[in-house]
Amino acid sequence: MFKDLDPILHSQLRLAIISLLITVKEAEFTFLREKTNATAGNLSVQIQKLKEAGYIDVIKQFKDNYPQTICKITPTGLAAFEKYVESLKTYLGQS
Amino acid sequence: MFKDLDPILHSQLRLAIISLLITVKEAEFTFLREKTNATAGNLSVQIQKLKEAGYIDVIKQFKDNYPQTICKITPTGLAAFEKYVESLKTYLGQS
DNA sequence: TAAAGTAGTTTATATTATAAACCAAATATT
DNA sequence: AATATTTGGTTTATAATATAAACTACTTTA
Repeated sequence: MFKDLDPILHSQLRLAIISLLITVKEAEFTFLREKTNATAGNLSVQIQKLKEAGYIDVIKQFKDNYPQTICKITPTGLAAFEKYVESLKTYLGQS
Repeated sequence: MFKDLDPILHSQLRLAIISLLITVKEAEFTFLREKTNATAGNLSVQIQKLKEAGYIDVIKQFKDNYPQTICKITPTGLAAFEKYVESLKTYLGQS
C-alpha cells in the first residue's frame, strides 16, 4: 500500500538541498543557504547528514581567501531521490 | 522558491492516515492500523495530533461491546492536504 | 476463574530539527 | 595599528517528533 519514505530525504531542508543539487549539479554553501533560507548551522548539519548517507559529495576549498564548501549530488543520491518521489506517490494518489 | 511543508502532514504516518481518509471518508482505528502497519501506540498519538490540528474528527463509541474509534477528515484537513501536495511539488520539480 | 485477546492510551526513550553560540580568518573602520 | 565587523562556516544545546514499550480496561474463551 504505502511505501516507506527514506528518512534521510523526508526532511524539508535536506529535500530542498537535494532538489537544488539535481537542477544545478553543483552548488556552494552560500548558494544553498540563500535558496533554502536555512540558518548556516542547520544547513551545515544537514549537508553532513547527506554526505554521511553518500547522497552528496562535499568539497572544501578556499576561494578568494575565504573557505568555500561545494556540494554535488552522487549517483546514489540521485537514485534515492527518484525512489523517494516514487514512494511519495503512494501517499498522494488522486492529486 | 520552496514552499514550507506543513509539519503536521510532513510525517509518514500522519500523511498515510490523511491519504486513507481522503479515499474512504471514514475509517476505524483498526482499519488505519492494518493499512498503515503502524503500532497502535504510534497511531493513537498521531490521530490525536491530527485531531488537535482540526484535520480530522474522531468519534469514540462502542460496537459489539468493544471500544471503537472512527476518524473522518474535516474540510480543514482536506484543504491542508491539498496545500501540502502543492507545496511538495516545489521540491520535486522535474519528476 | 484464569488466560488470552481486543482496542486502545500513556509514558519513556531515541531520533531529528533547529537555533544559539562559537571559531578562524579576512576585511573594514577609527 | 588596534579594534570592530563580516564571511563562511562548525559545534553544541535545546526543543520538537517519532516510536516502542508498558500499561489500562474490558471481553471472550478455555
